Amino acid sequence: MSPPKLFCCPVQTAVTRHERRKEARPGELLKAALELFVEKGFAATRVEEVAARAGVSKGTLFLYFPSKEELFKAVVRENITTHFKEVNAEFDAFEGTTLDMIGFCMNSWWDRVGASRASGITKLMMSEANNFPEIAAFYQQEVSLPGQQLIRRVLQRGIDSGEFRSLDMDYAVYSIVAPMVFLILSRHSLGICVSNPDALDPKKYIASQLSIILYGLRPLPGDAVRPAIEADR
Amino acid sequence: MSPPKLFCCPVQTAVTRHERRKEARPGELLKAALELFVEKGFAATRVEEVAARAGVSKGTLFLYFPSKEELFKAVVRENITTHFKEVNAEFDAFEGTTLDMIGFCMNSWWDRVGASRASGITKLMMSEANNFPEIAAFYQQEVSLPGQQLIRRVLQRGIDSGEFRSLDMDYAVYSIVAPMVFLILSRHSLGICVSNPDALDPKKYIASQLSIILYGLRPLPGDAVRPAIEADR
Amino acid sequence: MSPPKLFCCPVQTAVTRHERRKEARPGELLKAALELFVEKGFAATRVEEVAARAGVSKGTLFLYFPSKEELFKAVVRENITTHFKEVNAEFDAFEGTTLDMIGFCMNSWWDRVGASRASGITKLMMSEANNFPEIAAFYQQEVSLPGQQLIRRVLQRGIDSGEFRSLDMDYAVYSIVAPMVFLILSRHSLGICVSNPDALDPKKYIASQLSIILYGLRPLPGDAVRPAIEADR
Amino acid sequence: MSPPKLFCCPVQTAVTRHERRKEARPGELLKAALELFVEKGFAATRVEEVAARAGVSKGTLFLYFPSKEELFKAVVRENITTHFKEVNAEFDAFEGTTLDMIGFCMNSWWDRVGASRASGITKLMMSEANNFPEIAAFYQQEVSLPGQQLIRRVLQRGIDSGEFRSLDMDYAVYSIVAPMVFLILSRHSLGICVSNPDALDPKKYIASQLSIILYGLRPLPGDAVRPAIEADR
DNA sequence: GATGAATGAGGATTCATTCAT
DNA sequence: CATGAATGAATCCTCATTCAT
Repeated sequence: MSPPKLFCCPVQTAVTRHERRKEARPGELLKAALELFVEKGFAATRVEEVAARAGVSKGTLFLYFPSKEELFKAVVRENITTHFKEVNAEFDAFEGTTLDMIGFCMNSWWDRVGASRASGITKLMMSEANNFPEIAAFYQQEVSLPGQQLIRRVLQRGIDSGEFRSLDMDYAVYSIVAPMVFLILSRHSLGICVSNPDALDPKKYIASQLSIILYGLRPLPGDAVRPAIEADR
Repeated sequence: MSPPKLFCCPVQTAVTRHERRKEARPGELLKAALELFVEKGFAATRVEEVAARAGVSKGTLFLYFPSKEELFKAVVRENITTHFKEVNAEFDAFEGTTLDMIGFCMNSWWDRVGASRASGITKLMMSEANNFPEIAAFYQQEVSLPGQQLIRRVLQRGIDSGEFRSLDMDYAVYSIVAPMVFLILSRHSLGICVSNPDALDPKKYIASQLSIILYGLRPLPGDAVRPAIEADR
Repeated sequence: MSPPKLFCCPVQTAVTRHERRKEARPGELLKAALELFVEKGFAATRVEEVAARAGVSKGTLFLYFPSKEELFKAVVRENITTHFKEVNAEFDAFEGTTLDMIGFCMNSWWDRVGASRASGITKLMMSEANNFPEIAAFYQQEVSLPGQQLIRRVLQRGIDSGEFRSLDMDYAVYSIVAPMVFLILSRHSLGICVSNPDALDPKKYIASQLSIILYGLRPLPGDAVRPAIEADR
Repeated sequence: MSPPKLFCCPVQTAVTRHERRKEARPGELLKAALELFVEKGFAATRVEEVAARAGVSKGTLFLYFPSKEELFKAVVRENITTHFKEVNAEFDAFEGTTLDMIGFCMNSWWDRVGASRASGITKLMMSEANNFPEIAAFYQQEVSLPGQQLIRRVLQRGIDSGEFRSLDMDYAVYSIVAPMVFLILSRHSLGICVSNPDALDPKKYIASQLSIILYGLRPLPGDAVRPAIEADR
């Protein structure tokens, strides 16, 4: 029941010398830029606003970022949290049920990424992908693809263990991805698709989605192998 | 004495080319604007581009819409309330199982809305909601809320008929909404969260999601037994 | 005491064939244009407004006037009322005192010109002279100069008759011109130099100015010739 | 240790060139704007012209004035209340005859206001009053009204001292105001009402007007005898 | 390094003018 | 003749970017 080793290693200290130089750049600027880009979009955000929110002058911003576009790219890079290597590694060592694993992963992901400021990147990508194809490709390579591959492995593990039925993996991944993306967007777009966004409790939302998805992923009644989940009880 | 039969036949088409064009203008402009706003965002779209795509000059656009912002609002209004009435009406007349109904609804919705140009509005709202709070509120009232109420009715129907188990409706609706929103966004944002967007077949996606969700919504076996994931951690 | 022959001849019928053709042009347009130009200035007046006020379409205006600038010139030409030839002619035949003549002239001028719509031309010239040098020169040649020459003759008549003292004519003319120009402007510029423009009664204003000017023009007490005005009483 | 006396002397002038320019900007812009607005009118003046005449770029103008309209208002405000206090103060301290006083006032006013750039404001008001009602009302309150009240006081002083006869003050003020307004306008509108504006010597003009007005304001000889022109016609 | 004044290319909007009907 | 839809040059204004201090 206690949170296992997953996500446990010191991710913050894994920065290269190059990364550290970036961090020496006023993180306030990147933080302010992320907030404003997420809130208003790239084009509608003025660099002066970013500078002001970071507490520096407009000129200073250009001392650290050669252009608004580079600032945008830096924001994306800075906030793309790619735990995937470590997660993958530790995933192999995980020893609980896949059901537990998925539940823990989603909640943990929410606490570390979804609820954080960095989750705005997803909304940002959604909005600006067409204007920044390179960045979009980068995001897809660094985030979407590894994320989906991880989910695939998790689902495959469940299938192999008999917890889940056989699935067309190319589509099944989205049953995990879609709810999480939706949760993030509901947070960053004034909940345009949510009747009362403030009333939506992320933890309850996750629990609800899990209860449906995981139950829905189980082997069908007529299948040869009975799902482990029922055997456990 | 007056020139007879010769021009008499198609009375309705007796409008001049001038007039016919005038009537077509707003629609052409709204179509072009929707495309560009969805593609590039509101701020990054130049009115001149919209006009050019509609085949008219900059000035002509302002003949029909007093400002870029009003054009945006008109785009949203134009595409917002298009298909809802039909879906609601069909729902009341539907006589099959709720499982069938949901499948029918999702596929029908995709054909009518999701695959159409109008689905761009959802992406637009996601991106620009913060810049157009009034429009966002309007969208929520006119689209999100009715849509969710429809889904609630469907789910309730399934619960009443014993097809589904008892659910916290405030969260269960999203198990339907999230996949559909995700599908739309994957179409309009270069599939930023989808590894290979062109390979994603909407109908297969819907089928996959349905197979999981609908199975996951069923009553729990034994009635009293509940999966661990719903238990408090 | 009854108004003499002055201004009596049928001025209206003295139009040439060319003038008549101009008059055939919608006088409504010229009337509307004068009003709007005077009210808002040339640049701030839109041709569409002029057309609308004249009850025609924008295109029709250009049927009669090749450009906005030509419309302006036509407005000025149309409203420059040059009675000067006749006035000069009849002036020679006038047989009353010069004091009577000036008083009658100013009141008559007010009734015929100052109070009419045409007086707006003076304000228009004041405002737009720098933007329309040719028109300004035209106005000066056709209106200012003849007007001043007439006033000079009148003043000279008064000097010759002993009613007025000897004057530097180059400056004395303005004692007549200035009050009249001021009266017109107070009417057309929201009385910017008048505390309560509505309370200013033109006839009382003229009487007041006359009482001061005419009295002030008399020969000085020590002069050899005593003024006729006192001899008459 | 710190570099001593060398740059110590002119402490106030220790402002950088940058800062000194910044402080000068608004004044330079207002000067250029006044000139151009007076010359061409508000609408016909382009902000770029104003900026160019002030020796800066378009963008710089908007650094100091949020809009062309606010620039206009600032121009008026800047030039409106400049000289009135002085004139009022001097008036209270004056000890000669009222005749002398009026002569002194008019000449002094001409030197301080009429001949200065600020006199353009009067022409500007005349031309643009209808387009800027608030400004016009402000001008009337701050300039016209105080100016007329001052003239009333002077005239009343002359009546009380027996230098002038009894007058209807509401109209008599204009015998002073009209010539001065006319003089200003002759300067700023290419002397549209003046045959040869360059030949008009302001001081001679003032002397001429004074000689007529002041003589005309004197008590009537015999006290009971009044000129015919005041009698009802 | 930091600042903020200055710049000017870019984009929204207006409106005189044209022209097909 | 009259209309009014269409045009695009002209103009206000914004804001990313530069650079002297």
